[in-house]
Amino acid sequence: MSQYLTRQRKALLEYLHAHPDESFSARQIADALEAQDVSLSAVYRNLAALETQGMVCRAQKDGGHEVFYRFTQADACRQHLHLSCSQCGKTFHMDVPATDSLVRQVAQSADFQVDRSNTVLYGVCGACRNERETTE
Amino acid sequence: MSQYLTRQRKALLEYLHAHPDESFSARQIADALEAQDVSLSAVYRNLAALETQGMVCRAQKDGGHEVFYRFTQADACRQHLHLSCSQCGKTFHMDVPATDSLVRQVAQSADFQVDRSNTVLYGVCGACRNERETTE
DNA sequence: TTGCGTGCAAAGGTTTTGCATGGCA
DNA sequence: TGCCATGCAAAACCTTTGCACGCAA
Repeated sequence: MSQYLTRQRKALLEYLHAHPDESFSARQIADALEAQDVSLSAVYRNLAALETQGMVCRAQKDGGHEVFYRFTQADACRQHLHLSCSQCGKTFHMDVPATDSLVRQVAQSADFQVDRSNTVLYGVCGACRNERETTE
Repeated sequence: MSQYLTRQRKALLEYLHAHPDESFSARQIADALEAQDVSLSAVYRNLAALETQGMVCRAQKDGGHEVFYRFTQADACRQHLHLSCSQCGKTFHMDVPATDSLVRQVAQSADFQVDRSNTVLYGVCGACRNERETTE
């Protein structure tokens, strides 16, 4: 799979590389790539291929029904957990030692083996929290 | 809101109470309640109302695009994290002390405030893990 | 009786798919 | 040149909504 590097696939990959910490819906990506004439179908098909290869993750944002895609470096992302800020929408990587310790802790206290690559912790990041505190 | 206890709402609530650890799509619930003549619209509308009241949570399963609903006791679920087994589909409640300690740990190591009621850890539960080990 | 909740069908969105065409290697 | 990937449009889904009717209180 994914044998040809087409103009569209290249554009998509470049876009994802340029926004490594954000999540996008397929439509958002297609809109962003409109100037480069990438069809919505192509976006969907390429995202599906990239997902199979482990280069993008899917997740659903807070309340909505839409699916969001997020770029991940295939190997790196298998090792640590992701933290998604529901305020600014950015995704952060929890460092590996902290992830390890957390996974171990859950295994011990709840007899549950966490799948790092599939789990996203939702909440508020430090920056947004500070901002909120100064505003209020 | 939710002033009348209609036949349909009652059937839905009974169904959810009977399956407290599982997640269902709206269609699955509607199918299960077909014998009691509950329309899909009614299921959606009641689930939406229950979600507002904090009695059900939405979440997306592993790879899919469909939204799943899970029954939660309003108050209890605000305090602890949920663990969803991707093998058997059941949802478990992490006990409050363990949840507290985990949330504190993430706050310290990653400067990130986890929203307990919105976060679901995916992985494999103890029972499924044992089963898998004996089979292999 | 009042007005909320329901059923039905239509509308609105997102995602998938078929088929002919175009483009990468 | 082969064959994969694309575009377009249609189809398939899931979810929401409008409207008239029915039912709980």
